[in-house]
Amino acid sequence: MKKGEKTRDRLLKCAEKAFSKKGYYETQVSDIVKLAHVAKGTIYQYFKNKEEIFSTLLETYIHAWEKDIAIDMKDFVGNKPAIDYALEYLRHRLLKTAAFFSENQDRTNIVLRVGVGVNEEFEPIIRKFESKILQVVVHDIELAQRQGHIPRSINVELASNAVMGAIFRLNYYLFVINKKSISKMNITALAEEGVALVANTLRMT
Amino acid sequence: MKKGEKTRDRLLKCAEKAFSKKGYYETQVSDIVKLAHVAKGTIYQYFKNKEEIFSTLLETYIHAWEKDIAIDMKDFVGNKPAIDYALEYLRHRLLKTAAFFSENQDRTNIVLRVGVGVNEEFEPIIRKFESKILQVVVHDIELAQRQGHIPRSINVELASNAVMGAIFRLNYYLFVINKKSISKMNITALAEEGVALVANTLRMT
Amino acid sequence: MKKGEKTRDRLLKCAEKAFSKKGYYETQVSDIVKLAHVAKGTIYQYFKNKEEIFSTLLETYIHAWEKDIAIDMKDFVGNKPAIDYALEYLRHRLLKTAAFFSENQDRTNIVLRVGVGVNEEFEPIIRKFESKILQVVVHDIELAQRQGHIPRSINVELASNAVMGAIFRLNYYLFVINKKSISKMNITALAEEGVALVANTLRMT
Amino acid sequence: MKKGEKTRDRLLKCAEKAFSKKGYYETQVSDIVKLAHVAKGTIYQYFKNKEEIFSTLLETYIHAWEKDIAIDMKDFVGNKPAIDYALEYLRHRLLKTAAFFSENQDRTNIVLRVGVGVNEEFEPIIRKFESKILQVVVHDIELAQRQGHIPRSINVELASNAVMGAIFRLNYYLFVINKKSISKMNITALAEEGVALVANTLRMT
DNA sequence: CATGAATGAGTCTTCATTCAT
DNA sequence: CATGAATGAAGACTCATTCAT
Repeated sequence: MKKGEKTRDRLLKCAEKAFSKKGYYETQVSDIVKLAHVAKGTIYQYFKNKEEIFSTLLETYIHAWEKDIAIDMKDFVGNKPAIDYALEYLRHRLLKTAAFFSENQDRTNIVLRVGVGVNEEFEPIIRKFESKILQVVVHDIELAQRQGHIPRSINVELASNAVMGAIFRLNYYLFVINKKSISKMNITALAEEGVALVANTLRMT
Repeated sequence: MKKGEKTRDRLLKCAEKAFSKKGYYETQVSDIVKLAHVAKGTIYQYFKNKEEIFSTLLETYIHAWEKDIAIDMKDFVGNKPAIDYALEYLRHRLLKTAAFFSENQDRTNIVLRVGVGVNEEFEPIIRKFESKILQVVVHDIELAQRQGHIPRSINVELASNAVMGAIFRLNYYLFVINKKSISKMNITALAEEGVALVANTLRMT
Repeated sequence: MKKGEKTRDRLLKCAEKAFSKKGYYETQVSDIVKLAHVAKGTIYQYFKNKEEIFSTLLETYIHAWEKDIAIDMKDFVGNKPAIDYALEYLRHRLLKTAAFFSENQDRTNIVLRVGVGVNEEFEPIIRKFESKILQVVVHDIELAQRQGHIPRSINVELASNAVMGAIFRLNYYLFVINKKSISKMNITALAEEGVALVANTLRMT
Repeated sequence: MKKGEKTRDRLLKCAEKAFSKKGYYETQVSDIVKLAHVAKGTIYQYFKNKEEIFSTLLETYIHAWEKDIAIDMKDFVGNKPAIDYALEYLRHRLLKTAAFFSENQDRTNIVLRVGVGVNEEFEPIIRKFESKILQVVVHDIELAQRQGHIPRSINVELASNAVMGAIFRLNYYLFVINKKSISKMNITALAEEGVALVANTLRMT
């Protein structure tokens, strides 16, 4: 890793910390450079402006989340009954999402809180994040409906939003409001509770 | 209504519009006064500073919501089976909340979006709003548990957050993202769908 | 005394208090009207603007001082030796000046402190006050020189300024810095000390 | 001297000029930066705010004056009669003070005029300056009393204030009101007159 | 005469960004 | 690559003054 790349990385880490603590608007570029122990000018060697620092973070998060929750089909082969696969599928998604949000509190705070209140200039990217997540939920629900695990009577549009809202709020509540760091085991237990709630909501059978 | 009071009201109306459109930080005091057709100084006759304008709005919202969703017990007497009351109770809450959020798009946007991203100085009041809502949900779930309509096995802490997240997201999706104004009839229908989802989530019987 | 005149007087009294406490620039017109329990607009019925309130006060002070220190020749007839008259003359001036400054602390503070730091717009009137006082001192010294009580070798220009500086500082020290209110008897004693100091300075014989 | 330091110095010089001309309150930050040919923001790199610019100046003045009037004992050895030393001592103080005030008219104006009329926020520092000067005078008088050059009957508290008032007023009169710049020789002559006046006042023998 | 709501020019201060070193 | 002094547009807020009631 070259020196420049290291500096850029440190700047992003510090920006994450700063944005998480004070939000986008109340974070000053000087806060970030102070945390990173570099001079004011340096940050502009790596980012066009403050906005780009923030959107770079958001992009990073999308990619990280996508990678984290991706389904590796190898994990789902065998001869269990289909409903079990559907549930495990859901379990996998929620567990990975919980892991994602519990892993880095600052990131969670930015995604679930700071990002929400930011103005239109970030809309596209925020919206992109949201709609990616929503797509995953919609896709999963429709798949389960085709396989008969979720009744056709469920309104996908509303249900997917409800599920997404529930998941986000749960993660936000657990990892931002209750700042207690939660052990890995507990996360599994919590995710299981989440699975139950979502399964209820969608009347999975 | 005195002249001064009228001006103050107009300023709050215009502040609502402005904050909704551009968020707290990107809204300038001059945007508000321009909308209200008053001079810069006028706004400072009624509010100490920009912050107070915003928090006044938030306070107003809390009161309005509390008033709107309050249960009038007269509406719930009769000799229907108990579960029907529990469901009607829930229906009432969701309908009123949906009405609240559909009634005023700017207000909804501020509560569900702008308010979330604002820095710590507003934390107390935002948190107050959130916890009021959460309390109502928790209270309702516990009541239903005591009456046997919701299984004791439901974890109230998690379930209440899940329900709240689902409700907020649904309202946000319907009334802010999909800006279509929705007829009163439709709101009733939508609320009914919401009732079904929440009832599922909580395994109401 | 008509109602209007009473209001005007009250405004001046309150302005005096306010200017004394916070100086000219940091006193706001609203401070004065609040003290006087009248509405903002009322003060502009009596004074063109803030500046005029202040200069009105200063003018009042000049007149009051002039009246107070005036020599009534009747008090100085008799057949004492000439030097005694010269000293009594001086004593009279200092006593009256001390009485003037001790009588009203706010006024003293304005004359000796607030007025000094005020910008050019008040220069003329401040200068007028100073030069009136200086003239009196110069006049008295020259008179005493002609009568042989003060040596011709004393440089009037310098000596008069020195005496005026000494007197002002003494009064400022006694009545503004040491805010103890001083009894009438003590004022006489203090004035006597002042007389001695000034007599020394001017080598009166 | 680094670039930054040079800028800071230039800003202080220009602030001195501006404050002297228009007083503290009527001087705008923009006046200072215009004089210094820097942008608005630059001044805030060196000073927290307008107030700090002014108090920095005052602090500077105290130090400069202290340094200037300090007695170097080497200058006072020899076998002259004691009274001569006492007088030379006094002469030294007055000469240095006169030199201090004549050296820089803006500074003099700020100390003797602008500073006096400024509000409480500067009180401590103004008072500090005054009391330092007063202490020197008191100290010198008491020393001379112990050595028998000034009668014990002189009231030190009053006399020191009188002397200080006289000295300040003389300097103010000579260097601020009479703006004529005065040659070095003349300053010595003037100081000599001041010495005589003060010696009279204190009845030095 | 008295009121107090409204005015808006004027000031301080902030902060993202640039650029010469 | 790194620095940090300099920039200046922009924004919040103040306050003397006016004027319709």
